[in-house]
Amino acid sequence: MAFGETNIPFWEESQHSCRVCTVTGLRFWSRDPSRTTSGDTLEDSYTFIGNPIIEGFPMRGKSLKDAMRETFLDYFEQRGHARINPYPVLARWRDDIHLTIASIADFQPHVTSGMSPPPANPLGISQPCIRLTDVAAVGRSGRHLTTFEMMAHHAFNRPDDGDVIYWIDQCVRYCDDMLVNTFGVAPADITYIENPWSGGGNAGPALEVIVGGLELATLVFMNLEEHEDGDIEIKGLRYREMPLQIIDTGYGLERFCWAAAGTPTIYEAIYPESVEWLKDIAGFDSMVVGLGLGVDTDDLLSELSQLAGILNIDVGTDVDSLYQRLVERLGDGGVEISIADLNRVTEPLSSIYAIPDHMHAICNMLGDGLVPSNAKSGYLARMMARRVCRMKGDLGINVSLSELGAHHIDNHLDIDGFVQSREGILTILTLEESRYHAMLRKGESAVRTALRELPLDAATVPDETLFRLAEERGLNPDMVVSIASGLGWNNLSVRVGFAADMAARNAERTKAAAKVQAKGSIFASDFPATQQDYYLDTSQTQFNATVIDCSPLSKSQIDTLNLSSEVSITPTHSVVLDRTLFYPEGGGQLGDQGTLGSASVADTRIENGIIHHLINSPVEQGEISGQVDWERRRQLMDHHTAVHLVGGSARALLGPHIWQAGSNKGGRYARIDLTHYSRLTRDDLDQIEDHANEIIAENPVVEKLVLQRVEADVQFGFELYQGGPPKHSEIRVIKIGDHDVQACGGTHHDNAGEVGELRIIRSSQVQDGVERLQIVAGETARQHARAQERLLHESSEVLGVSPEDLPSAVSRFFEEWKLQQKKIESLEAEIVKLRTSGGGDGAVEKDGIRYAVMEVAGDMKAVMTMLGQLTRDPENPTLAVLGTRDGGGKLIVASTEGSIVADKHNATEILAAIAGHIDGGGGGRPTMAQGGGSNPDGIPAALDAARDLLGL
RNA sequence: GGGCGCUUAGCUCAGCUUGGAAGAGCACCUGGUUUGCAACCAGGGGGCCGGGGGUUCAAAUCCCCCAGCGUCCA
Repeated sequence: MAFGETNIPFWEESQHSCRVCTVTGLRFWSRDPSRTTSGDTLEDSYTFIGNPIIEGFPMRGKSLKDAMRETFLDYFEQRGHARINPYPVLARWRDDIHLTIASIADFQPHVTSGMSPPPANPLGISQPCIRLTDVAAVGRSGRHLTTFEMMAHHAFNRPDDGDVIYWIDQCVRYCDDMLVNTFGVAPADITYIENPWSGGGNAGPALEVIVGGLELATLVFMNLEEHEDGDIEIKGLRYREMPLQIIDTGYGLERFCWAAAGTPTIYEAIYPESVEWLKDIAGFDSMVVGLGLGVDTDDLLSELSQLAGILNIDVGTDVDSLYQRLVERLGDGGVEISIADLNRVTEPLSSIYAIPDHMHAICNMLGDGLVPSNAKSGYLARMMARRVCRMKGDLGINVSLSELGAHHIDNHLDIDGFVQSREGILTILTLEESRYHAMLRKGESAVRTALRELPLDAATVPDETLFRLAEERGLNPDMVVSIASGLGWNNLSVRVGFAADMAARNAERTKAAAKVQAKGSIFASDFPATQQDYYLDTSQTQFNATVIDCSPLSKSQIDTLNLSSEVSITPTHSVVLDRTLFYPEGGGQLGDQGTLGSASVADTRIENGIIHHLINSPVEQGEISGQVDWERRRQLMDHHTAVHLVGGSARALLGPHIWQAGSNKGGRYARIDLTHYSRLTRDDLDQIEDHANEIIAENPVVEKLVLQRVEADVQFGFELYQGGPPKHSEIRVIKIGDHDVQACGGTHHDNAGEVGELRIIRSSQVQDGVERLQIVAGETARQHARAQERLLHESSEVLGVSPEDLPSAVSRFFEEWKLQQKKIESLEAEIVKLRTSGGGDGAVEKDGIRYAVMEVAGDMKAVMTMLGQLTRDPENPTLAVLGTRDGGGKLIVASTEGSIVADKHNATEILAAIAGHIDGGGGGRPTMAQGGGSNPDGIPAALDAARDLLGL
């Protein structure tokens, strides 16, 4: 049997026979003997439009989804599958993807790798997923969505241990039975296509379940892993059987809904209220009537959606030729329409369909506590919000993004299931819309600048200009043309095929940038993992241990270590012990310092469970005693516990979208980066600080729990992973009363009160949507206060005022200083006037030209002012040669532009001839040259040389 | 994670290609002319040209590093 074939008893029992699709060449199983195609080809159009193939679901929209989901989960619950609550759409537990793209993603990588057990086995779930890969097709194809729920039943088998829940045969029986007996699908309408799956290092046989031309589900039997010695080859890679064999199914909830509703598109089945509302406020129906098409709109739409499969619009698709084909096919179906008219119907319609889908994605992301940003996952939400803003602009509808959000939440979501509030989501949407308008405003001036050279009657914009505007400013070509027409370029249009070229250009760039370099290990050692005694009692500082290894550090290792500025001695050796009390850098907490035998420990690091003590002199093998610098450790613990307190306080006061985006705890200060949608004021910081200090005063116990991952997830949820995705099956949880709980490997006090006091000393924005707070706690808080007082004291002493009067005194002095600067400048200008007006000491009149050769006291600015006075008056043609001893000596030669002097003398030549006297050079234009040197005392000689040259 | 661009007056932005006197519009102040919806005329104040290094006689301008902002792609 070839890989990917599924020869199971069920096929024969249920009268399925295997054939090969005449279009795709794939093997498929069907009960219908007359079937020649697999059902999922360009020749198979949808059979359920207006003719539902799933029975018993007369409702639409959210209640349809709720009923469909419940039916599915109930079916599997009754067959021994535990019902699991859905995970967030933001994959916080993973660092390889931002969004949850499939139900199996909930269990990757910890369960699928075998590290952790699944939360239940077998299990059923309906997981909201977001995939942005086909975002361009949403609204156009009639079936694409960015946001969908993947209903699934999963089973995790360990055949080697005799632990098998079920495999291919039983899986297909469940699927078939449910479709036929629960959803009422006609048995002959179902086909199962064999299409093996591989990706992400795993592979296995798979069946696509097609009903009525629609792929309703995929059943994947993941039993292979990539391995160089594997005996199965798929797409050039070798695989072998793996100990964990996984039933990975995916049933498209929305597709079930569509098949049950039989509406022209999937959007009308799941978002009918939104589609109707948007059509209404956009005046869609009257617009279509106004076109006078002579065809019934519903006929057109239903015909369109059945053909929409050929509208597989991807980035860079040649849309024009697609439309040509579509119009031909519509003609075959008896609907005559021109391409232009078809466009005028489908363009607004695709926006009306896409908006509710996009809002669903946005509300789900924001609901999970995401803050939009210009980078990472926050950007995904921003991009979606901008697409909606653009589409609603194109539709010309007069509702805000926040109103769209409110409508969507009220019609399509259970807001109680989210961490973020309805109000919070709407606030963020309002902010995002204003940012979108800011981008457009900036875009307008960008377009004006970019097109400045282009004649107003030009017909096309140069490709390069369009590329740049799209990549740098986010203005797609259509937007550029529309902005330009508002600025006076009325004949512009986008060249045919430009979109495809832009996509190709992007693909090329992505490909070119694809080379990734894995972060290699620094120590690359192979010792047993070090016993981490610092967790047992965080106040212990003295211990004995056995030296396992002491190796010198190479220069490249030290460079790669990227030592903190708090490391004051340069390490020369790395020591590995069997056990240690030294905490290695991790979770943002810097490594411990102290002594090992006679050597000083500069820093402590961990790699693959092996702790490396970086010391400044070699130590002998054998027994050794270690001493952790307690002052520093205590300070690190003050800071670390304080960071948790501040994070918890910020979340309590500002909302659930506050998420730790990074943190750092050193001996001098600590900092925490928090996601938030606007800047924090000093008032916000004071409130957070007060809140945190109140917790310290209450002195709750800091619990340190070690839990199995599944247990921790259930007990505390995903807020645990503030510090990043967990790497182990056992999780250390730090819980400060009811105030804050998170997975953390750092050292903490046993009671919050031991922190003493904390202060938030400043905040700064490190990225859009991310605010960094600097914190001092315990001893550093006291030191900070003392340092502040000293600054105030010293400053006020200089001015001879009391610290209370410092602000007013400083501003008074500053104002006076500025006034005096002005006065000096104007007096200097006055001097210049006096020296130049009457001919001055250096001015000579000759042949109708005034020659002013003189040394000037003052800086460049004063000299320039003087120069202006001398040469700017066309009535008084002047050649000025000015020198100053300022800054190593400067010389300027200039003549009155447009006068006889300019014809007679070349400033550059004069300058070049005299600059040698100050050991310098220079240059400029024929009417204005300047230079400098390193011999200020040569100025008089240089000026004399100029007089000689000019014959004065 | 990667690419590209941007950072100049209170605001919106030119200037950078090719180094050589810091600019415009709006806002602000003074005077005049006016008092009808973005009034007009004349004059004026206001700049660490994001930060740090380098090249150069000379850097807003060229090179390197950092930060922030923006945008696109994963």
